[in-house]
Formats: sequence, C-alpha cells, structure tokens
Amino acid sequence: MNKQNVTIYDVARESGVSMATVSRVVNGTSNVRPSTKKKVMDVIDKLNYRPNEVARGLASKRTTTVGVIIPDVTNNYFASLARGIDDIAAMYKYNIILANSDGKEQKELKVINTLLSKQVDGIIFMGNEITPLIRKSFKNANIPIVLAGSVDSKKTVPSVNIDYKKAIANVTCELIKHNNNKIAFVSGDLRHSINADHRLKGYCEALKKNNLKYNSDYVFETNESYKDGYSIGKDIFNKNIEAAVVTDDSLAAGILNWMNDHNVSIPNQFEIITSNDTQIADMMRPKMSSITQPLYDIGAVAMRLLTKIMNGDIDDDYKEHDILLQYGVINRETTKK
Amino acid sequence: MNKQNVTIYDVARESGVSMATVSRVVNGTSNVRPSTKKKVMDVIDKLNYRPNEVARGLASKRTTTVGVIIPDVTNNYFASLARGIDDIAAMYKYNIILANSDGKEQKELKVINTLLSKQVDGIIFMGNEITPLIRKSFKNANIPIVLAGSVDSKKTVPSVNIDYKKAIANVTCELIKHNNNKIAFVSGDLRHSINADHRLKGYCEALKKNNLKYNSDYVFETNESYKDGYSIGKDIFNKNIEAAVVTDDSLAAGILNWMNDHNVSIPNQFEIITSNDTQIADMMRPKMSSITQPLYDIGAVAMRLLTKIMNGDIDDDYKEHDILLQYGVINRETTKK
DNA sequence: CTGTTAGCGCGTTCAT
DNA sequence: ATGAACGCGCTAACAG
Repeated sequence: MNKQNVTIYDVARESGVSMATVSRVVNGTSNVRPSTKKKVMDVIDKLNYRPNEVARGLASKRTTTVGVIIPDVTNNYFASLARGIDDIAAMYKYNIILANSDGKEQKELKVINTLLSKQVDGIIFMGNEITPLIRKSFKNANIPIVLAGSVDSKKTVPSVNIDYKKAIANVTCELIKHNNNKIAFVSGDLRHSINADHRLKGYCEALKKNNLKYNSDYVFETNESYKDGYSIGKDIFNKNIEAAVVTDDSLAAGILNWMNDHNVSIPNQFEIITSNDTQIADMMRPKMSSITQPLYDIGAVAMRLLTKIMNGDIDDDYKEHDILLQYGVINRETTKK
Repeated sequence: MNKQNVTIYDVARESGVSMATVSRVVNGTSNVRPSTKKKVMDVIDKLNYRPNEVARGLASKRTTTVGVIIPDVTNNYFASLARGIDDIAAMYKYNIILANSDGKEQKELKVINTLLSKQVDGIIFMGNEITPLIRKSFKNANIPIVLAGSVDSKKTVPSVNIDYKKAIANVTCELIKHNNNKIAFVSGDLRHSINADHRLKGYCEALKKNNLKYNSDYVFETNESYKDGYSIGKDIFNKNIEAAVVTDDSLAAGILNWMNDHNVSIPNQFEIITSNDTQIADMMRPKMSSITQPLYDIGAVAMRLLTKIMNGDIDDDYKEHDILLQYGVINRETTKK
C-alpha cells in the first residue's frame, strides 16, 4: 500500500528535463520556457503526478496547514467558528488540523505541542481561558497564533471577538427598562476572564448605571449545559427573580423550559435573553431573544488575520490586534416589547 | 520565525551518541542501554527537543494523521461523529485534518486529492452520497478509507452505520399501531442511497406489512433544514396527514413548531418521530420522540476500524466490513403511549 | 547495544 | 532558461 507512486523524478525523466525544472513549473516560480512548461504539464497529468506535501514541507519549512484548537466541535458555538475558519483556510489553500481540548488546560498544552511537532504554520485557539502555562506555550511556539471567540486577559496574542461587556450591558439595560429589579446573570465558569472580566462587568455596569444594587444571589455560575439551566430554573423562580441574562443558548433553553414546564408566563412573569443566537434560540417556544454574534465571521476573520501574519503582511506589532466585530440584539418572544 | 530550532543532531552531539541512538530512544524501538537512554532523555528535555513530524513522515512514509471529510461541522449530527473520530484518533496518537465539503461532489473530490498529497495515512468519509467519481477516487487512493454515518450502495469501502431501514420500519410500524393511516415520510434528497435505498424502503416495508398502500403524496423530499420543516408543516396539515417519520431533527423541529404555532394538539391530532435524537429533540416542547443513534460511537468505531486497517491488523477482505451499530427508540411526548 | 550510511521527495542556490 | 548538487530532519537497514 504505497501512498506515493510517481515522484518529481519520474516526471523529470519522462519529460526529458531536470527535476529542478519540474519543481519550477509546479511552483510557478522563476521563468520556464512555455514550450517546456507545456511538455512538463502534459507529463504531469499523464502520469497523474501529485506533489508530496510532506517532502515539500521538509524542504520549504512550510506545511500550509494550521492547527485549530477547539473545546468541543459538538458545541454549536465553536462549530460555527470552526466552519468560518475552515472556509477561509481553504480559500488560502490551507488545511486545518482540528483538535478537541474540552477546554482543559492539560489537553490544550499537549495539543499545542503535537501541533508544533507537526510543523503547522499557525494556530487558531478557541478556549475558555488563557492560563499562564498556555501563555508561556504560545510564547515558545515561534509561530503566529490567533484567538477566536476567546479572550486573553493579558493580551499576549491577537484575537477576534465581539465586545462581550458592552453586549451584556446593553441587554441588561434593556431588561431594566422593562421595570425588572431582580435580574439574574447566568454564566459559565466565573474564573474565566471572558465571564469575570467582560460579561459580569457588563452586567454590573448596567446595574450601577441604573442605580440598582448588585446582589450576588442573582449571579449563577454553571457549566453552560441544558441540564444546568433546567435545574437552575427552579432556583431562579424561588428567588422571585424577574428576568435573566444568560451566556449560552443551551443553558438558556434549560431555564426557559423549566419555566415552560411550570407554567411561568413568558415574558410577562419572566424575561430571558441569551447570548449566541444559535439555531435553538429560534426553535424554542417562546422564541428566545438574544444577542446576535457573527459567529462564522469571527472564525473567518481570525483565519484571515492568521494568514496575514503568516505571510508577513503585517507589521511586528500585530500583537496589539484585538478585533471586535459588531454584535446585535434580536428581540423575539422572551422579552417584552 | 524559525519553527524548528533543535534537531536530532543537536541532542546527539550534546549527549555524545549517534543520531541513530537518539532516534531509537525517541521511538522506543529496539534496545538501548538504560544509562545511555537516560542520558539522551535528559538532553532531550534540557534542549527541549521535539521531533519534527514532517521529516519523520518523509522518512517513514507515515504521517500519523488521517483526513476527515465532513459535509458541515455545524451540523450537530456530523459534529457528533467527528467528536468520536477525534477522540479515538487522539487515543491512537493520530491527528485529524478536517475538511468541510457541503456534501458537494466537486469539493469532496478536491479535498480527497489534497489529503492524499498531504500523505494522510487514511481517510474517514462522511457524506450524503458516494458517487461514481468518488468511488473511483477511493480506489485510486491507495490508503484505507472508512465511511462513517454514510452508505455506499456499491459497498466499495467499509462503513459504520445503524440499520436505517430497520429503524425507520420500526417506528413507522409503531405509528401504524396507533391507528394512523396517513403517515408522512419526510426525508432529505431521495437521490441519496441512504434515503432511497434504506429509509424509504423501511417506510414502504412497514406500510406493506400492515396492508397500507403507499401514497407518494405523503412522501416529502427536503433539504433537511428547520425552515424546510416549518414550511412543509403546512402541507402536511392540509393533507390531513396524521403522523410523520422524519429523518432529521432540525427538520422535525420545524414541522413540530408549525403544528405548535397553529394549535395542532400533539400527539393527539398529530404524531411525529425523528431520527437522530440530538439535543434539540429533548429541548422541544413537546419533547420529540426519536430513533436513538449512537452518534459518538459511530465515529469512534469508524476510527478504530481505520486504525486497524492502517495497522494491517485486518485481513485483506476488510472491504466487506459493514458494521451496524445498535439503534434504539425513545418515546417522549410527540407519540402516543 | 550502538554507529554509519543511504535515502525519503522536494526546494533552492549556484553554475552554465 | 535549465541542470547539478546540496540539504531539510529523520528512519531504516546494515555493520560491528
């Protein structure tokens, strides 16, 4: 079961030129006389020659593949980013090595290492948190790395996101305008910068701005699962909370369904607004109001940025690139008009 | 920005042995005296040496990476398979190059070629249909290929699936038992073997077995999208259809929501059963009854099979391997008890 | 148990 | 415009 059958030598011999010339026509570098170029091309597809990218990678030190670290492909949020990444990668003739990390530091570190040993030209990292060890790993990588839908509190590498703080502040204000006083903030792990430094702050800011006082009883830390949401629904209800800002759609769906199943009238008795506007937001009944994020674009822009850095099309201070894409808000049926 | 800094030569020199010996301790092949092994190991992590997998791939003709062709990562069904694939791949020290194809033949063919030029050791293919050109491409690949959650009517490569025909027949029978006479079959593209040769046949078989006659008015061909489902809901209702067997969860959700939005009482007035039991089946209200498929396992088993073939642990007639995993049925709230 | 020596398939000078 | 030759970093015989 030999993978490689015909090499550059074969086409060189067959077309009566040197392998250097074949290499030239394949890569389109320097000049080759049109006639010999045609001759070589003919032999190439007569022999069905296909350049060995591994050999090419060894010789050129470029593999045209990038690593993509993702917590879980099964999570629609990250899958959407990944789709954007892959499409743009393909557009630029790159391939992606995808690796699931479950957002666990240890797996992430391991994966980064194997990606480096595979000589990827760059890495797109999606993760819940950039820990000191990850940061160190990034620094030693010697290849460009871009964050997608993930924040690094220390800003050691460029990233593409939306302004989570502002977005959460926005919707929280909205909820306050609807005369809700007890508003829950339901998020994932609060040790993660994205939740603690961005979203929670947005929530707090909104409260403050409207002279409501912060109550830690209204802040819920979860695993962002449907199940968590469903069980938290009860707590929320018992605390007479009137509305909730939620950081994940499945999580929000869980809360909403608890309310549905216990005859809580939405949005009259309880309002809820979620964060990712994945398909399920629209599938729920009542349909969930949500922050809208350009998920595909976040991935796409991250990948485009990465190609630019890999190409050297960007000045050395690219590390300061923190791209914020536009977010929106869609009011469906879980918020009052 | 040099990726590779320290090579096998560096650690050889530094530890006073030949590069062959270093290669041996790195690969754990043959015997190396414990003392020199330790010496080398020490130098390795003193120098922070990391083997160059590209060079290794060139020399050994094995890249320890497999290609994974997927219609769309964003589709939870395929994403679940992909997760199973990646986990098992990681377990066996493989990495996966993931490529989205949108199920389009042209993209699939292109992707197969670039995967081959990257010298992947094997390919896991997920797709709607194995066309003659794809089949030809498989034959010329010279590397093992396994289908996951996808069928080839000509059975040219091994595959892992559930028995779609039997599953659909099962649930259709169930619906008939509930005294439904007009039962819809709502599927994706009927040119695809998986729908035409398996699922539709299962539906027909069930009808026949119960002396109901087939009515093409009750068969709906769609793009398996939520939107399609929602618009088809109306047709179904207007035809006084009493129940539906649906091949995709989003599609089913669309139908169900049309019924919900038009006050059709579920399951009294209308029963519906879907096929993939993804998370949304449980999120819908009423909760959707469904065939249950071991999605993760389908991917996992496919990958495990691939490793076996790549290892040569399997006899030459491996092509006959068509693995059918166990499916189940879960009756939730969209079917009568 | 360990070292020497060929390649693996290709990019890339350096000549011509 | 084209060819010869070297090297990328490593594996795999083959010796010893």
